[in-house]
Amino acid sequence: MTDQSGAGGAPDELEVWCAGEDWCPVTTTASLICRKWHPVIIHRLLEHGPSGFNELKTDVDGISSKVLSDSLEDLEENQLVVREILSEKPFRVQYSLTEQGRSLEPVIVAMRDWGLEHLTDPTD
Amino acid sequence: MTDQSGAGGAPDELEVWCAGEDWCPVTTTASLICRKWHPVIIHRLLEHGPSGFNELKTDVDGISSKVLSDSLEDLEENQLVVREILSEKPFRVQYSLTEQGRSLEPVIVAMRDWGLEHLTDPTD
DNA sequence: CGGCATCCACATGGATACTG
DNA sequence: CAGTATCCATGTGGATGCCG
Repeated sequence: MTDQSGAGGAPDELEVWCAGEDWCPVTTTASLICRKWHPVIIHRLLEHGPSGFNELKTDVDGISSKVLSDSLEDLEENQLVVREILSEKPFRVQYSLTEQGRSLEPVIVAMRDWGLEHLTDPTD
Repeated sequence: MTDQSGAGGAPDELEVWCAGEDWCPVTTTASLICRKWHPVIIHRLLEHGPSGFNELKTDVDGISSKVLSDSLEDLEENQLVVREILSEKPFRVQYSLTEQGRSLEPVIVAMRDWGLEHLTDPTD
């Protein structure tokens, strides 16, 4: 990783490596995972491991076939998810995270933890 | 925080506290910050501290007045950002993060770090 | 089981212009 | 400086039904 901002440090503190630059890692990351169901889908794949379509649909809970299909396609295009055909006869596929996708775990966990600490379950 | 899933552990590991439940912290957190410019706005406020409207607009870089205005309004409604009027004569306002908003730092940092590690600056 | 086809509604974002 | 007012294009999601 080239250090173009000249800050010279590890990327774990907030610095001005973004404002005024053409490229921003926050923006770009957001463009990949900030869609209604994306974080949840990734979370479920982290949690359950490889899943079939309807399995995932059940786990995500509340998503329609179309939207799940669209979302998975988008995640696949961005190489966060891979789709594999397990069998043709009883038609079965399997969705799983790529290395890239799995590496998002800290982000998803951060979101989850924040939610657990700062939001309340309305059904409580 | 009640532990309804019965896992009994700290919330820093992935567990099945979500699938099948009515409420999901990932989904809820996502609904607050997953919009095109929200993560960047929060990031800029973390980085620069309290900012004026045009200051923020410059820092975010690429956003239109309308969208920035809309986004800030949304963040305000969700109590992540506060707007204060500094002066009327030369009209000045100041946007800053609430405690809630500041507490999102781990999430934003996680997104930033992921972007730095896994994405490439197209202008390189 | 694992979708796709359709159609629709609304959310979101963008460009431009104008104002107190 | 800090927005608002329009208007418009597209994104995104949702419901329903059908298919191999």
